[in-house]
Amino acid sequence: MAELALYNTFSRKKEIFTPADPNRVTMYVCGPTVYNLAHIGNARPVVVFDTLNRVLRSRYPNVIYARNITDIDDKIIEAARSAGTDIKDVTDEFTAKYREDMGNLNTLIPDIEPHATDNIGPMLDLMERLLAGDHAYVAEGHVLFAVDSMAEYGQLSGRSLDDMLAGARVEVASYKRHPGDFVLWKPSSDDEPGWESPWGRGRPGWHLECSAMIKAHLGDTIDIHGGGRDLIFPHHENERAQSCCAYGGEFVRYWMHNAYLDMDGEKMSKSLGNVRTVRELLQSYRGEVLRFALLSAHYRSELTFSESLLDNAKSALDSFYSALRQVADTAPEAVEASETAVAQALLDDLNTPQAIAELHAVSKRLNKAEEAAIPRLKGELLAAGKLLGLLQHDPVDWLTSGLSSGSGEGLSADEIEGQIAARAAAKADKDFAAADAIRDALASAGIVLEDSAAGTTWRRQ
RNA sequence: GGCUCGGUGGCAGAGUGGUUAUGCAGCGGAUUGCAAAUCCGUCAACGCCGGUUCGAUUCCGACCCGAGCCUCCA
Repeated sequence: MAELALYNTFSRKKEIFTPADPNRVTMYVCGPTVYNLAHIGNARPVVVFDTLNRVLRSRYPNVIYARNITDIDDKIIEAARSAGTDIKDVTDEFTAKYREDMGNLNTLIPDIEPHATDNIGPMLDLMERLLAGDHAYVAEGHVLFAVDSMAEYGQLSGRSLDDMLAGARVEVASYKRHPGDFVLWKPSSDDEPGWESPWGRGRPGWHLECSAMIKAHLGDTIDIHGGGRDLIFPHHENERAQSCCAYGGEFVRYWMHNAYLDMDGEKMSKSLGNVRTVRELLQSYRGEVLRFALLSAHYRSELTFSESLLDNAKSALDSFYSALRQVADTAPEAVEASETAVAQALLDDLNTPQAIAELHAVSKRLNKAEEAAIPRLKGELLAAGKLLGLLQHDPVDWLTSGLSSGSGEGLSADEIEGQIAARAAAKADKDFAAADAIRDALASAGIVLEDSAAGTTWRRQ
């Protein structure tokens, strides 16, 4: 079997992926803090690691993919306060919407979705160990991690404590022994959510949950830990510090981080008003179009997100589905996804642009294939598409149905078929002016006609 | 200021020490009543300056420009 190469943030190079236990491959990806809707930037790691999950599953018999739900955080508290509702209402609502939105991007459901609030026990255990090992201390109701207790702190993000101090631009709380120390546990006031602990009623700091949940659900060492680039520091650096100091041994074998996407060359930010939620985009584009767009750049490169990117993604998918519609009556041959050129491309650190190029190549061969070659090529296109989480819709449905939202459906299929029949009659009478008038009318309603020897097919633009 | 990563044809976006990425757009052709779709062909790129080399977009150095991180932002 060809080897899978992955870029490891820790070593800063591509490495051949060899799981610690080929019969139990483990991957943990940082999930959402559930206090608002996921935007398209949030969706990038979800789609990227979903694709990696698919590749891993095509190679290993047992893959355990965990993605957490962070349901306790100061931003959630704030969101609930300003909405005048309960925290649970906020987290339930946005957890459900997150699952729905990500499902629409055709992502497989993770094997485990641990919630932070269900794992307070493991967090308390983790802190006890850190305190016992002198890696943490208690100050003014807080439990803090002592960064200078770890010689190699900063190794993942490639920065030294001195570097960090040189650039410090944040006020340091007086109870910290070292300015780089971070909070493991903080006290809660009566109107804030909290749990009893040996250090008083409080709640976890940002990084604690992931270390505790990885330990509780996946074990001491995991194969892959993923997330957005911005998480390298401080989040993953601190997770690593917590886990390594509490449990010793190797924590994560391969660290993977995706780059940002930018909106038409600008950073997506609330102040620029260019934040686009997945939910909003799904009003105008099907989830598979968003997924294709997100995969059209390599995950470690910045992706320029724009309307034209989405339009291109839609055209590409339309052409694949058109190729499949042409051969709808031919049964595909069973093709092993791992034997396709698309799989080869993905094995090289998830080179999705190359994989998409290979998809185009297969589609092109299918378009001009002789009868005997069709089953094999169709099978290849479908199997390769599945590895990318694409092309699994019925081609006719894809090309003729409107958006899933149901809005702007326009003409019904029956009406369109009726017009096509009328046009065929006009053409038979050599009344091309009438035939073209029908075609133009349909075109302005967003319906494209395609004539062939076998008859006329249509699709929505 | 510190650390990190980039600058590829009109646009998006891979890759490589010497030979076409790919897609969209453009141009020419086949096909079509005309189109659309499809197919064939075609144009066009590697920030700037040096260095290494028989040869550099690819390696090295300087410079210019851009992006990200530097305590809760994917």
